[in-house]
Amino acid sequence: MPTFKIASWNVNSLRVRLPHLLSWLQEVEPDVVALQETKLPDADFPSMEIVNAGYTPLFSGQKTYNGVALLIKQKNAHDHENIITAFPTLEDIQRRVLAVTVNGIRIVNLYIPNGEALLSEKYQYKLNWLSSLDSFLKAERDHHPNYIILGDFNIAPTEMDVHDPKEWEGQVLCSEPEREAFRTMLATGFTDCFRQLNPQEKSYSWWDYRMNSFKRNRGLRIDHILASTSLASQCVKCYIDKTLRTLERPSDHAPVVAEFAIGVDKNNTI
DNA sequence: ATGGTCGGGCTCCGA
Repeated sequence: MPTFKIASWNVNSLRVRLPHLLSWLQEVEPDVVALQETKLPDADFPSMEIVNAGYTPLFSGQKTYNGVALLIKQKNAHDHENIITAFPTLEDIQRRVLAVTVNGIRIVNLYIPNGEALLSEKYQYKLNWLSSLDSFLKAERDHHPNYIILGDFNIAPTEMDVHDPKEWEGQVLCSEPEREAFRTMLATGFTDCFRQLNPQEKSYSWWDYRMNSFKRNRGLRIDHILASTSLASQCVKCYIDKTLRTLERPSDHAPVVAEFAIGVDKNNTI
């Protein structure tokens, strides 16, 4: 039975993290990787290094902020189509969305806005953005039975995803409207792969650079891989790779990896 | 104790 391995990582500058990424690709060999916060314009994307590592890159970037990319292992890359870099219902100069269909699996890479604080304008932007995402997913879902949404959601879905729920109660990343938006995604027909396979595990994907947060494991689980219900039932493994957070000059996020055992079905092979 | 540390790119913004 063929397996399909997909990963999501907020690199917080692809320029700085490229050496980490290249050695990690060689070690883990995912079929598809979703990157967020590449922080570089498309003209500066390190395409040659990615191609030499065995991947075909797709990217939607901008100077300084945001930026998303998808790396597709070359053996799968011949069959990709229907690339989208924005929601039809949202005018937005920020590069936060990149969707593509690879061998019949719809893959949507998201860098959901951070929101800064509940009283900030950026929080309203986040909620509005989440509303456009909801419309997009509802419009697409029925056309793609095999569907994966992954990325930096900037939402810790439940108390189990927070090192200190009291300290974070009502704060941005943990507020009720954000969690409501996350539950709406699940209700639209998606499953949180990590939580499905590790129902009790307190693991995090992000630790603030400040205050020795990683050493003290003061983290949040805000990076996610969601799969459509039928696909999620074929998910055999999902984990957060904390080793990258221990390297010199790490990203503040660790990658999330999911593995699927795809049934032998001619309409559903990879 | 209301801080702190990164990255980008320019003396401050965003996370």
